[in-house]
Amino acid sequence: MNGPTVHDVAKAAQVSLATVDRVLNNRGGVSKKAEAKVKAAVAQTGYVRNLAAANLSRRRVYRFCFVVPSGDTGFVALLLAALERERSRLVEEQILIQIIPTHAFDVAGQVAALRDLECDAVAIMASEAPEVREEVSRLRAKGVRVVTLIADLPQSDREAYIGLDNVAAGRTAAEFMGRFLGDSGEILMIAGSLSARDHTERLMGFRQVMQERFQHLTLLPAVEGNDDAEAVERLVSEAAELRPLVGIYAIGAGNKGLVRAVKDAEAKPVTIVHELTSTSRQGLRDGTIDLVLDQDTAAAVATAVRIMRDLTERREQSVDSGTIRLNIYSRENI
Amino acid sequence: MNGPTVHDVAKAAQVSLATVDRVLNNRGGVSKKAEAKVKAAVAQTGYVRNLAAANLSRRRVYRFCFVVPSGDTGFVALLLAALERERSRLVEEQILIQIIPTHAFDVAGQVAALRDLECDAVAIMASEAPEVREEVSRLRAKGVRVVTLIADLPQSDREAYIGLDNVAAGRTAAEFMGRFLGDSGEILMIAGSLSARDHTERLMGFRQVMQERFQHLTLLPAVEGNDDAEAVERLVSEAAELRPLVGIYAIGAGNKGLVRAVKDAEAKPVTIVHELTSTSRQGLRDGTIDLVLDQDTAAAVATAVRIMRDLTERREQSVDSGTIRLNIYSRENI
DNA sequence: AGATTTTTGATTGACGTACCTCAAAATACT
DNA sequence: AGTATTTTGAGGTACGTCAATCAAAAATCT
Repeated sequence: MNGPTVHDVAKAAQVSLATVDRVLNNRGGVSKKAEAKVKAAVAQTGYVRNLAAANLSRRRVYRFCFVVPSGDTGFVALLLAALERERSRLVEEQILIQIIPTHAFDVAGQVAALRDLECDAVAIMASEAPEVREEVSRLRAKGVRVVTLIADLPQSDREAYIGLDNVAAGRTAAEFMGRFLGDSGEILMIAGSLSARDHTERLMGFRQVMQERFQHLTLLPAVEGNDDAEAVERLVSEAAELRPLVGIYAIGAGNKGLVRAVKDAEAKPVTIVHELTSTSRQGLRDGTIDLVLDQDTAAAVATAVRIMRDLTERREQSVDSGTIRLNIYSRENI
Repeated sequence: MNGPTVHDVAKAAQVSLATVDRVLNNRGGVSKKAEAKVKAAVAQTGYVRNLAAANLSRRRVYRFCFVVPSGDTGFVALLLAALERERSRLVEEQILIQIIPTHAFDVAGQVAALRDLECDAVAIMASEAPEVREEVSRLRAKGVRVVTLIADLPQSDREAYIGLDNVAAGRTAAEFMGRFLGDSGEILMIAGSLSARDHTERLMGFRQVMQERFQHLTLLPAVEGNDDAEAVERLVSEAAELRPLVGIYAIGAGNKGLVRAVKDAEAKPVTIVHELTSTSRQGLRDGTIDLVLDQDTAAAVATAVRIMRDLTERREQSVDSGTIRLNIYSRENI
């Protein structure tokens, strides 16, 4: 009924249990002949290690940290909620998740959070600053596995990035914008910050496709909304007063302000935003927002945990990529 | 370092290990007072059962069957591939997955496959026929947990459905079709079979939104392609010869034929199809297909396994729904 | 050949939970 | 009161793997 165990393998290979163990957990000190015999026996019996027993025996407890910006609205709130949900599920599997909140643009605070971290692996969502990169290197040197989450830190010693392909996201936004808009007109792009890599990458992708395929549409210079609703509202209103906008691509947070501004506008522009929050969901429903590009926070957290466990378990790099699927939401499929 | 165990709970509750065990696994025969003490101790110590140890101890082996149509191309091939991938991953967790291939419209064969199934739970993708529903009831009576996959069996004793909300899928298709098409014109809808519920539901959703929001577009009567490339090609070519088509919504399989026909058409219609296969992916790339609505096979399999385990583990019904997210693919985000 | 090193076998004790038995204690009933 | 019933305690075994020890055997070297 039950699958073969190490004992069965030992019997089949005609070696002792100890030798099987040495081969299976490559502890060394085994002749090539014996190793071959064991491997053949494994193949022949179809032995697969019982994960439950293995975990139990080595009483492995995985300690993972998530260093992420705090916040009680918008995307980070969703991310934190997903983390909390995942956390309670993972306790049973002996995976302990610690959430270390930081502030969005506070580099010093982020560095401090990374200092003296006691865990097997960290997932970091932080600013792209040299100080942070340095801290990543220190962690790696201490043997902590490091991945980045949502916002990547290229040129750093991080071992994986879990998040969107932001260029592709921007390209996708442009494609739908172009297809929704038959006539020519002017499009406003609002980023949160023009020095945040994920935002500039989205902008870049958006510009690329607009230039390649939709040259009848004109792109206004990108503006910075600082992820702030008030600022976004002001920027959009001002832009819409000067000239009719046919489209808006909002890259960062602050969609509450965007929705207000769009509702006040004379002609309703095609509006594409990022992240499915309660605001953007409501916007989709009442028609203010036409499309939401979303990265699934639950998927991001789950993927991060999986990759962190892979990295902690094996020495080698985790094989699978951490690219999160870009979810596209319209009025009909929320 | 490590979390509290049952021993710690017993100590904290000042009862014996046996009593703790009786409460935790509700074996009965425990006074209310003792039960309260144990529960308080659990809360106080923060005890969480060690899943690995539990599984090991009860040497639980989950045996799950997947009864699905065979096929080496298109969607079912993707599904089978996803199943194979998942299977090898799950062996370590003592979850054995058996795949029982049937033929797409062969009700007798499907019934035969369901007969005398030896497992804890089955996931079924089969025809909506009374004979199949009956077989589901028999399985349930035997204590086998039953879920449906991709194609639901409403009015049956199945306990969960894992797959798309097909009405919403149709509605989404219509929304994008409408937004992509500014001018009026005629739209062709090709289903695989008009007696397959998933297909008719998609049609229904599509029709709803077209009527609600895009009345300038005309829907031709839906035709049946029987999931066959040759038939689909013929139908599309014939329809396109009679009148210019501005849009095509292909609901079933046979996209190879669709792509050929669209390439031959004089004016390129907006083409929306289901399922991301190599054909539809290629169609997106070369511009023949404008949008692909996809249900992620990997997600479907993973969700099915999770729900089946939930059902097998607990007596109660699994809480979480099996609705699979509808993925939208365009040229830029494949 | 003898000495040294490498390889092997046999055995043991965790890990934390599930599940079982048997007797003792506490409670309820007549 | 005594008897019947329920509740509790104590203890043990098993699950399959990991990790370690120690001695025996085999292979290698001088």
